[in-house]
Amino acid sequence: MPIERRPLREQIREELLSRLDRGDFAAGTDINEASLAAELGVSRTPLREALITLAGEGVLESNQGRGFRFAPVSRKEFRELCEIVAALESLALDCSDAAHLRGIAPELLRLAQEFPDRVAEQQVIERHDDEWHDLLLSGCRNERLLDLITSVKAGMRRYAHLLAGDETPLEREAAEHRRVAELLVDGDLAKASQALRDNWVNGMERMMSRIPADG
Amino acid sequence: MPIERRPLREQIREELLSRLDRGDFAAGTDINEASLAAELGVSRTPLREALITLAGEGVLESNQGRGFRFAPVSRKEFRELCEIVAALESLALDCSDAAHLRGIAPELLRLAQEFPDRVAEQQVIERHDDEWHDLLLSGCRNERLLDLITSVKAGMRRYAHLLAGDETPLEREAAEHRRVAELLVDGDLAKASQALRDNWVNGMERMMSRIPADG
DNA sequence: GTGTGATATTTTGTATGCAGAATTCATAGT
DNA sequence: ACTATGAATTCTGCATACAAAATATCACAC
Repeated sequence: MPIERRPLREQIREELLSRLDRGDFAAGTDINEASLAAELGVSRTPLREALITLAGEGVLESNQGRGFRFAPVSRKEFRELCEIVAALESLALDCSDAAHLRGIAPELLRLAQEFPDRVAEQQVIERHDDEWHDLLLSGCRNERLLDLITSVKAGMRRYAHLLAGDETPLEREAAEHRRVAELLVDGDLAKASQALRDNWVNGMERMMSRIPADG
Repeated sequence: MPIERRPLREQIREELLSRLDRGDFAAGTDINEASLAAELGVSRTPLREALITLAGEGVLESNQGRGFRFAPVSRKEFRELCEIVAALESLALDCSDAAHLRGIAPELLRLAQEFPDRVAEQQVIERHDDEWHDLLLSGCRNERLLDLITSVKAGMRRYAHLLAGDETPLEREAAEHRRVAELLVDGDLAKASQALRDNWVNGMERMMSRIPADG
């Protein structure tokens, strides 16, 4: 088996993102490079490289002389991010191979149907949701677009843990996923694309009340 | 006057991008960190930070142990980037304040009309084009989207110098800008948005022949 | 008690140092 | 001549060191 050989900065980035998913970091808090580097068991250099990458993705902010901090959350920004991802995923669907979409449509439907059945912890649900979207876009031939979507979604991870606790939205999320899948089974790409956009817009509305009001 | 105080990595990033516009770097060539740092008069640390940022924007590629290199150009990638920017700018227009758009429409028209008059060097033309698009999107209330557009366009700068030499495309570009501006003067946002998308698609087609065929 | 200014401490931003991987070059064998 | 092998070199990736900026501490005047 090929042993793992990739830059520390990437591993650090992923570790920080997964901690963000777990809600370990409060939005708006400063990062102390020395202590975080010590905690991760690495030096400040690759840590700073990871922080710079995350800042480029909008997860962090940087101020001259003041270092990095987790970007504060706001309803305005969340709305903006949802609008962007809705447009990008919709475009990705339009760029996808129609035959491939028909092929995966049943699997998408199956995944959407078993969605709310499992009473699982938050992180499992989120992973499930991500997998559904990943599979949906797996036929997109625009590689740059897929990278961009991944990057923008990283910026949304700050909002993930705010969803914890309430199950109601998930049922509607699953219903919307079913709707998209059914349209793909029918081969109606245009309507599926529209349903996907609606899914993001509705998901955004559902989240709004959970985000602290903008300052 | 406020003296300039911002991280070296940002200044380095901009310097590298402007050199890229001038065609100083051939696509696909490796970067030697030590010599480039010496040439810029900085150490490798902030240079590497800039390189990592640029890699995140798709300007550079990085391979473990092999450092950074300018990402090779390809028709496929250029098409992908144009599709993305077309969707993003179109979305930005949809997010814009209608009143503001009506306000700037005459200025956009004026700029588009004087476009091909000046027989100027390539870089002036490009700046002019960028300014037009910037003004067009100046009323967009989605700040994250504007940042994202800037970032994606940075990734397109590798293709800028390929445009040099031929003036024919510019006339058509100007005509399409006029079309967008006229539709905005009329207040027909939907059609303007569509015309903007068409502008990117057509611009893409015009560039295609100038990009080496994909390997 | 509050504000102000000098000083000490912390923390970032940048430079330098070092180990190991990748590449190059030379040499030997066929 | 061509390939293979190994030493020498170059370069990256990461760690450490240092200087300057920012922040905290404290004394003191009001």
